Amino acid sequence: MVTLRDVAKKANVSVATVSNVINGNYEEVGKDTRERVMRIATDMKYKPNRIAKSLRTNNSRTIGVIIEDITVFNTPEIIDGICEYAENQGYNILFDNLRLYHRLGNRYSQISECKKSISKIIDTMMHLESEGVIYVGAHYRDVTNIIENSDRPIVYTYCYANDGSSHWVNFDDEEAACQVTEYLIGKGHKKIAIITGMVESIPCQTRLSGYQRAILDNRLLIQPDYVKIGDWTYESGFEQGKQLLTTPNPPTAIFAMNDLMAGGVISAARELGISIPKDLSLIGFDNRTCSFYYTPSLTTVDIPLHQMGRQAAKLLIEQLQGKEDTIESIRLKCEIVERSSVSDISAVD
Amino acid sequence: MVTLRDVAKKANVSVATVSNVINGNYEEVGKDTRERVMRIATDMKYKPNRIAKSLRTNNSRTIGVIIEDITVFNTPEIIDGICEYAENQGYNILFDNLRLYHRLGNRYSQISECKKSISKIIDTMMHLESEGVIYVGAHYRDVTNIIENSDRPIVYTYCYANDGSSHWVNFDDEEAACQVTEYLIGKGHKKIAIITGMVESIPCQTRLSGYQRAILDNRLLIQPDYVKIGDWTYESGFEQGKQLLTTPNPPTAIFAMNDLMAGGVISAARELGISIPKDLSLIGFDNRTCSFYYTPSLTTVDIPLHQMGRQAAKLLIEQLQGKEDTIESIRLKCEIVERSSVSDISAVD
DNA sequence: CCTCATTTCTGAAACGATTAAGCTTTTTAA
DNA sequence: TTAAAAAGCTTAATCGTTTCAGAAATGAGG
Repeated sequence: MVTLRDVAKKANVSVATVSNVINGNYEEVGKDTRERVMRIATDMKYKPNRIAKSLRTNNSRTIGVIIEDITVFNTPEIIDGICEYAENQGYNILFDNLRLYHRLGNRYSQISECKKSISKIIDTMMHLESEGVIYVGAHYRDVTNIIENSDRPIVYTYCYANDGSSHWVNFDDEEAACQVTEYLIGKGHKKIAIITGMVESIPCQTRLSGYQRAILDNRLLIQPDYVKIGDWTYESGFEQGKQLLTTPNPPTAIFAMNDLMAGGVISAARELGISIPKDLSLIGFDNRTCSFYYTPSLTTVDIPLHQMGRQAAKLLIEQLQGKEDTIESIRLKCEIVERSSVSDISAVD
Repeated sequence: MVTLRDVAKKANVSVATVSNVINGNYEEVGKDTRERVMRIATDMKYKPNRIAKSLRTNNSRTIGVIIEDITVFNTPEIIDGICEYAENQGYNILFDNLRLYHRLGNRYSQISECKKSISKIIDTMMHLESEGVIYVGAHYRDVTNIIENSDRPIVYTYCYANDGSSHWVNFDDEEAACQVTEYLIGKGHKKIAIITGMVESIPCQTRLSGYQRAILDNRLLIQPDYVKIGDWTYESGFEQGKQLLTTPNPPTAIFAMNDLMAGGVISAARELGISIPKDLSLIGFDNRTCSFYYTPSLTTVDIPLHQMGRQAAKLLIEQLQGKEDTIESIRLKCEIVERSSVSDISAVD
């Protein structure tokens, strides 16, 4: 490994001069020496030692990214966004996958069970070279107190923390659900059912209130029979879908709170000989890859995952660079992606 | 930030002693001092500065992980495997996502186009703290010469490099395709068609030869009409599936080289009123999440992604630790996951 | 009481960079 | 002509560790 000293010796100057040349402090060194040193440095294939540099300058240009579980379908896109922004800003990424699902045997709600080990991991990461940390949740939840007394900035995404000092970036669940419902209303639907996720989860609650807001805003009635409790699984979508479609007064549209459950609804409808979108309109949530390949192709809600990652990285890096006067936290808009599972019945009506 | 010096001062000993205590060089320091120093260190919440340590010892316990594209469906599982092993061994992960698909606008075959920028990224990563690098491909391809003259070990996975010195870990395509075909033969099928990916791709070629090997080994005939050229997409699966199923002598089983194309076949069959698995057996490849939710649930081939990641990390770390006498490269076995898209027709026959 | 080993601890030199302060030399301005 | 300013370069301290050589203290054996 060739060091500054090696270059200095060959160029017959001091290390300081070489350092100045390498770092572009041109005003400090004459044109001819500068060029000569530069040439010698490239000839010798000199590469600065980041570790030494970090030690001296006390900034590593590295951020930590802590992922609750990378195998959860929405995380890769978020990471992609983080990477893009970080790379553009010249930051490196120190990575840690908590593997929460594995650790907890899929009982994800019991996150507190492994809080200690998570705390340790995060502690380690903080005392590595990370100047700050982005915490990427696997589900939209409150993770307050997961990370204890950190001295470096943390930005949360796909989750949030109520510790007063941390920033987060998320998507607007409530608004999205409202939009979906209004979209269906705009297509002439009045009998709109919803299949929820597990009721104790935050996205379930906020999406439900978005749905209700849209119904009320449009002077329609909230029918309790049209609110079915699912648990995010395909099976529950199938089950609840079947129930909805076999009542005396079935809905003309169903909003499933995720694509998996919407898939279940499609199966249920197929079994009952109900055609989508002719007899039933259906909207999902998540815009999972597979939803495109459903028959019919599913109209669904796209979560701006890439943007969330970008914004999280932006928030963190701006904090690191002392541009503290930026927005505290961000809630991004989702978008409805129109495919073939919804029909307009307003003309018929 | 509390340093060794701070602890030393408070404990009235030298930095060297504190260092020895912290690192467990107990034979060098008496029991009482050791305990006293330890107590003071924990009281002061001393945490060793990894950067300084790395600079001094010239080993960072960090490996680089370079991902061609993290949004490609199979990469997260691989990364998960890498993380698991690396964490167990106390290694940290420096992460870089090349974002190949974005950079190349999905013309993935033209990887050479951005070879220079990739080379630069990898160069940077090498000169960061990474002791070695794992390169995770997005597709199983030859990536020889993507990384030029690296002085540190590289392990490739989900791709390979013919540079003579590098190791790789992959899955056994040929064997898997042979297994699938023999599985179908075992279920009494004699008319087995195959829908390929793009013919120029390596996995396509190896899977095809596995298919042919199985056919010949079982003294069946290779029917050229039963080999249909697809391009990995759902649409091509639909197209080629339809062609196969509308010939005068249609196959009783189809092996689609990925789950996406198998999805297309399902749609084609549904459109033609052909029931799967009653009239047609179908096997896919990849075991993508969505394949579980197809109707019928798809029998497919599971690639040991997690294991690939683990093994890649193992290979690299053992290399770093000088256990050079291990196996050079690894080819892991895939496994057929049986679901509901294949029926046994041997009794009927 | 002296010598020699052993145990326990310290001093100081690295690791490879940055950077403030200082020293020459040249240029500028009065 | 000369003092001041500017340009160009070097010296040396520093970041927080590790580690080797050696010092000091203790103990054992004669």
